[in-house]
Amino acid sequence: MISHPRSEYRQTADVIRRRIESGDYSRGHTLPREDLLAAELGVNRATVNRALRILAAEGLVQATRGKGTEVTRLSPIERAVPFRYSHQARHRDDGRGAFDAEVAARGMTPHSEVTVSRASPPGTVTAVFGADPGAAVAVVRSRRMYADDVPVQLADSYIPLDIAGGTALETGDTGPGGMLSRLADLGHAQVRMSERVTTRPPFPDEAEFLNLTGDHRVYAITHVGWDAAGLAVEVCMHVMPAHLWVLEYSWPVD
Amino acid sequence: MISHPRSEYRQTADVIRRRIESGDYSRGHTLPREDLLAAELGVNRATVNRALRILAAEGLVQATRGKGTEVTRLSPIERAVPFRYSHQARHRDDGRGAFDAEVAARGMTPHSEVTVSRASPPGTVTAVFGADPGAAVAVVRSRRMYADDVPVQLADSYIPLDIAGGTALETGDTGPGGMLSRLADLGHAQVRMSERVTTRPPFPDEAEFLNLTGDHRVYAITHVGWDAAGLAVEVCMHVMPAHLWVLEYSWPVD
DNA sequence: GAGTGGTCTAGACCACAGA
DNA sequence: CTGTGGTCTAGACCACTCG
Repeated sequence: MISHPRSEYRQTADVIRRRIESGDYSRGHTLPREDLLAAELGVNRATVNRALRILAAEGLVQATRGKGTEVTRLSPIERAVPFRYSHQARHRDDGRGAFDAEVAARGMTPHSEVTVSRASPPGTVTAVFGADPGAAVAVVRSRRMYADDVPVQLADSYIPLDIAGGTALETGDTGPGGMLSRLADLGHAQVRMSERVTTRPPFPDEAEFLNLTGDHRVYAITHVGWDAAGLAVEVCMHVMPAHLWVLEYSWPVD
Repeated sequence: MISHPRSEYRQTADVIRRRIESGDYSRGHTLPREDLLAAELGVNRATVNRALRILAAEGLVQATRGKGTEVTRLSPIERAVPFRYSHQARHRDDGRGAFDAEVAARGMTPHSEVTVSRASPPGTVTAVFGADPGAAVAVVRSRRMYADDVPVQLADSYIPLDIAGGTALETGDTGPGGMLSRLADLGHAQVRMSERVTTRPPFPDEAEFLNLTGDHRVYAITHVGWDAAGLAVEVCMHVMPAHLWVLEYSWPVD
């Protein structure tokens, strides 16, 4: 099944996209009503609606029932890995995490909320912890992150209870150097990390928090940190709108 | 704009998805015609069509005008980085590249076609080569890759002409150890690599080759290799259907 | 209550696959 | 030529925002 570039709704999307990119409709501006656009472009409103769905899925606009369709293009945020976990980054500015620096680098104001609890990790996470009996229950650090008050990421960190229980990892603020340093203090310095990147539609709760539709895609990243003993000491599930992020990986050869 | 899970077309998609996952409709099987599904489920054909679009975008089915809608779920292929560029992987089996191993690991048969030419690289690539005057023209190695004859990846490698011109890099087969080893032979051993991962709808030519629609997403990965002198010696643009691949990155801490 | 997008239906016609 | 999905239209009603 091939993309048919000639269909009217695609052409309509192209017209509107060009108007946005040329500045006819600028950031924060509300587009004309769908029926007016339809009349102007000589197509049915359903066609305009379908065209706007494409642009919404690309993150160019955001439609709200009852209000209108607003231009929302944000320049994507860069997430540099493994730099964000490096010693250098951790001590760049104590107390601020990698996320804060990433958002600030884009000229936006970061903000995040942390919730700490204890729970049984989901299956994907227990699979990583393996047979470790101390990980049947984990300390969960859930973060909701914003850039200029726009929600841009969800992250749930799981640390086995027998490692994190009753430690500074169960407090809201993990202090200088963050979780990585606290785990090191506890004798679980991480020597190796991995990330598994996938893309999928958002789950309903994710869609609600991140303000997405089923047409959007999120990066679902499973981040794992291992200590010198080969034990998985932290698993973190990141979920972020794919159109808002660029992932940068860098490594030495061999 | 929130995902409204109650809309009929989403529920219809859920019903059909469940039938696929439960095996009612199995891999390679053709679904009932849209009008029959519509009649069975008590909705309009347009609703079924919209539901099938969702499943197609997820890579679960593939619709072909004139033929029908087929179940096509493939288990995703794992691309392990930086392992695929490591000395170990390069010598695992001489003559077979990382892609071949990745596909074989999924029990499928890899196949690829290479075209070698000379051309001016696109802007995104020249930006990486920077002011390097020897890179105004580059040797381009274009690969089209298949798993069980299904197209699964496009990759265009650019090497500055003053490095690759007239060398083994302009031949179809780069020999044992591949391009990396040939570049090393030429005095440009790579010491550092980076990848920049983004997600977007496919371009028309990509959609045609990879059999995608505008609802699909591809990973667009810019891979760069630097030699000891800090010169970018190879830039490769990978394009692959996002639902067919999982990206695995791994690195030592600090 | 008015404004605006989200969804659904019925009907029609087109484009492409395949006999 | 027939089968099947892709798209478009006209019209309708619903759901949510905001004054």
